[in-house]
Amino acid sequence: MKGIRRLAEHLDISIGTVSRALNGKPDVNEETRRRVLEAAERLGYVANQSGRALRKGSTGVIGFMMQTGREITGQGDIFFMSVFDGVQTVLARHKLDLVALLCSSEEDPDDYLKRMVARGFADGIILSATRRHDPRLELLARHSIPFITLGRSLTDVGQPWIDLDFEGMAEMSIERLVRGGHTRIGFVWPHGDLNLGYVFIERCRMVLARHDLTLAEDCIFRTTPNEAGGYAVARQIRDSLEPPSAVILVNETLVTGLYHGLEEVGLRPGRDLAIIGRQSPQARFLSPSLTGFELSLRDLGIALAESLLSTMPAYEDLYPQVVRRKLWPMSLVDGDSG
Amino acid sequence: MKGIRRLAEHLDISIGTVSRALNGKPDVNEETRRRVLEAAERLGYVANQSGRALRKGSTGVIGFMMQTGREITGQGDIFFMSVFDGVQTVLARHKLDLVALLCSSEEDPDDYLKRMVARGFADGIILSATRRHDPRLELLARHSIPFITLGRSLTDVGQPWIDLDFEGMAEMSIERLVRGGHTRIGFVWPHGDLNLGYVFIERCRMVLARHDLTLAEDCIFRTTPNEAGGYAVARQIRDSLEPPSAVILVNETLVTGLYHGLEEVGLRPGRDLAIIGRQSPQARFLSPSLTGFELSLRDLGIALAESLLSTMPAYEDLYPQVVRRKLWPMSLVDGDSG
DNA sequence: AATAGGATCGTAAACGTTTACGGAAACCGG
DNA sequence: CCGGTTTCCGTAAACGTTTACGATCCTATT
Repeated sequence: MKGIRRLAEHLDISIGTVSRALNGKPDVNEETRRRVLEAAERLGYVANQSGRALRKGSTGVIGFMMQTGREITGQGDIFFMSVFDGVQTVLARHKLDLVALLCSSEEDPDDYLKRMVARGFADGIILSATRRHDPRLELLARHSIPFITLGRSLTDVGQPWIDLDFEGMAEMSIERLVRGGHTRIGFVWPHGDLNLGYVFIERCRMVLARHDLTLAEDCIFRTTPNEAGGYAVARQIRDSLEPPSAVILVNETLVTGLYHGLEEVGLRPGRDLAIIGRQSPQARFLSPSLTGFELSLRDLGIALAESLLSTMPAYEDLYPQVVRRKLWPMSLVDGDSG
Repeated sequence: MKGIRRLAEHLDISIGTVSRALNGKPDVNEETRRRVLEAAERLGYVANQSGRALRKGSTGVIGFMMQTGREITGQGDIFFMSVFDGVQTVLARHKLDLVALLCSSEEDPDDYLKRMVARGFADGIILSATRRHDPRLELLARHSIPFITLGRSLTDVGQPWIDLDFEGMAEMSIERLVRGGHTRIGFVWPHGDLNLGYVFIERCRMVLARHDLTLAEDCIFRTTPNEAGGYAVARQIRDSLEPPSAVILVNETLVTGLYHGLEEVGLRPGRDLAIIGRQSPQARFLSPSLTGFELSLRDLGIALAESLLSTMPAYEDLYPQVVRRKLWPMSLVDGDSG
């Protein structure tokens, strides 16, 4: 005898009552509920996931889909770890668990998600690394699975999203650089089809136009969003016929590589090349110190979770006032690099 | 009508046959199997996770337990991402999926795992961040759930493990430093109860003793395993009455902070203080270049997965020759820091 | 032609839980 | 003392699979 039956037998109570007691249903005597809870605790009983999910149609888990191998996302462990922590503080209030759905770099993300959805793995899903056109959104909408994206996409199915305020970043960076006398500004754009690159560069073009400046095509440096990619950019800048006097990094992962590369080619950040990027635990210890945008990852996680819950029928009344779509603010921290 | 019933109805075949066809069972005509497979593909049918798990008693997922919030694990950046990728290449061969079981920093890891186990979430589990005494191992053994640990523990229930060769690291580092004339060597030991710190320091003591040296207590710098922790160590060293002439970092996450801190207090790595640490994508771009140990994280992941599968009844015959316990080799890459 | 045996498929039970439904007891006001 | 309400609990069906078992048909052998 296993599971709830064992518990029921042990208490000499029907399994129905045990289940009701554990799930906080009203139709049960407070005394027996106490007994059940106590016995469950003592015997270490936890309802079997599969049985419960099969019957209820919900699993009690929220999935955070991410791709392993960072060439793609441009984010490392720490980024997600901090976001996770925020998400979990919210989910814990509702006895929901967060698991990371790990899509191998060898598998197509769309196929992967399709499989997870069909399996009925999670009640709600958080998508990261949204691409410019992202079929995953349509898939989830078709199956009417509650989800939120960390990042925008041209594919819009009315889902909530939270995205870093790249527009604001573009505005502030360029205004600052133009004020500083820069007229030829470079941009580091990660390889791949992530939407954030487009959003960022588009707004940059707008802001430059306001100052009668244009964005030179050969000042757009496409590279892999990691240290090696930043390193490569330094070479590209050196070899450039008309090198930019400033460069903006939309990613946070490649600044250390860029610094090192620049040192090798004899360019000093802040003196020979202005740099504006994103703050991160690693960037804190660069020298010269980085001028870059910072944000609270943990709060971002909290907002993600609350927004997701507000779209789930079972919780939506608990989070009525939540803004469903939000540009997450970043603040510029002055440094010596630009 | 949903799920397998819909598929069966659509094909005018019983659900039993459909299931057998999909699962590769022998008792099915090749022609009908082809039809079933084709229809399943076309309709996008994937067996429901809960139903299948409930019946089979196995879920087809492997869980990688990790704690969110990096203060604890001391791994940064892409450590886990890379390991995951290796694990997945092996699991994919057996149609197993990898998910990360994310234990919030606010929850006790033992309780968390207990919950996941009772729920029957995963067929096999990979534990990371093993503590010196780790009740999780006993828990999994008690429930006879196949698992492997990334890291050792004094708690030994006969499970397989793979751990970085910290003994080798201790041997090589210290021999090298002693040969270089260092007699007062410092160690950075991350806070917490992770076993690796003990293993490392123990072996260090042994090696030093061979050279008639001792490890001074005030040369053990305990700190948080992140950039800020490394930064703090620099101050500690400066304020030390008898500062070490060399320092070894068992973690990879704090070297950038240490470098920066040293610069601020006017100590140059390699000249004023020898440093031996661990290589990482960030460390690649330090200056002076880091002398440190590197390893293949992806291969480590592959080994983890194979070793885990070798302990799972359903797969053990496929991986008969796998070594169940292994010290993962690291190789020393010369740099200018020590 | 009868029978054995293999190939193929349908039927139904089982996995562990939740929950709609109904029944028994207790209680209450008249 | 009785009808009606409330409180509490047991029964059984349902969720979507997998699989043991048995039924049917066909082939081959005697």
